[in-house]
Amino acid sequence: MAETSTESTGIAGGGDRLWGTKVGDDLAFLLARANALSLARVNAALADFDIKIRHYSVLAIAATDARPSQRELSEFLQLDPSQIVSLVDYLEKRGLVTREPDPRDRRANVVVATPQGKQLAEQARDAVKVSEDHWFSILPQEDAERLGSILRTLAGSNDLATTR
Amino acid sequence: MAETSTESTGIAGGGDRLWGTKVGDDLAFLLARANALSLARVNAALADFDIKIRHYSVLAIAATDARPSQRELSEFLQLDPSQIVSLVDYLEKRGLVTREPDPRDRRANVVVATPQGKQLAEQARDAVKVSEDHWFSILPQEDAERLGSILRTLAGSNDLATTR
DNA sequence: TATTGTTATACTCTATAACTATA
DNA sequence: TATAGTTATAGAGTATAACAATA
Repeated sequence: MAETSTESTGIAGGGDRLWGTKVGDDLAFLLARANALSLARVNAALADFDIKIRHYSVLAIAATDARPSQRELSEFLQLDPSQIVSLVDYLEKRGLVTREPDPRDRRANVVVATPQGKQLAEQARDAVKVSEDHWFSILPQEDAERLGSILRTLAGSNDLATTR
Repeated sequence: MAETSTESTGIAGGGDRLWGTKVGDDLAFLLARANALSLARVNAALADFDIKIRHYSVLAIAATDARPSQRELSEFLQLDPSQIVSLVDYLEKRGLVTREPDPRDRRANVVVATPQGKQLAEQARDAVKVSEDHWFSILPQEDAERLGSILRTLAGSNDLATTR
């Protein structure tokens, strides 16, 4: 008795009742929540490989033929250059990537995946994909595709002009 | 010269070239990026009120007639109970919310907004909405609506069964 | 015995500034 | 003078465990 009008649904917890609140309509809120769930899933899928989402992002790009500099990674991933340093350090220690000097600019390092790095990147990508597909499977196929294109539009709109 | 094949577009930075990478197709990645941009905007909009997104969430719910317990807030906002404590502490010190004892369970506190709290919640909500609308206006109206319903589906799917 | 709110603590993430070597 | 990478450091955010009061 004397429960706060909350029913033990076992999974979603007692906060259900609050979905009726205005906050539940807020796109920023929904985005944050969806992202938190997504993040948890992806990191769980990557745990087997002892990396997290950020390492994975760096590794995945390094595994292409893009040959990104650390600066480019920093800009693309919206991370501080110093964060890239520690990510690359970690991946390099594990023998998954190497830093190669850029012949065109001796200040710059180009980050490239080793064969093992490429292999792990593929495995990790598969694991992430399985996990994601499972989650997004609760959406109609059409919605999943639409979501991608919508997010790409939003994610690509870097006009910070209005933010600052 | 000797630039790393990067063009100074002035805004988006040198990472543009990497959009071609597989990572750019990853829904989790896009979600994370869109969320980061959204977060920056919302927090910027809230800076005038000296609160951040988390305070706002708590305040906005406290400003309804839902009369949530801290536990409910913790579950709904997916934050640790101890985090709710400090958020409520801050809001309470500013006279925006009060902790009222729940007559049905003397262990529990119910968080309710004061009149000033309600007023600030409204102002903050307006500011957030303006900022959001501005951002989402780059989307076709139909997409903005669709995004809301898709995110609601995703955000509501708490079946952590597959995650843990 | 279990739960609510609280405190304390440690760990991760993020942001900033300063330094070096190159440009 | 400006830029790429690095280092150090401090702050914010997050997670965990333990405790008192109550159920």
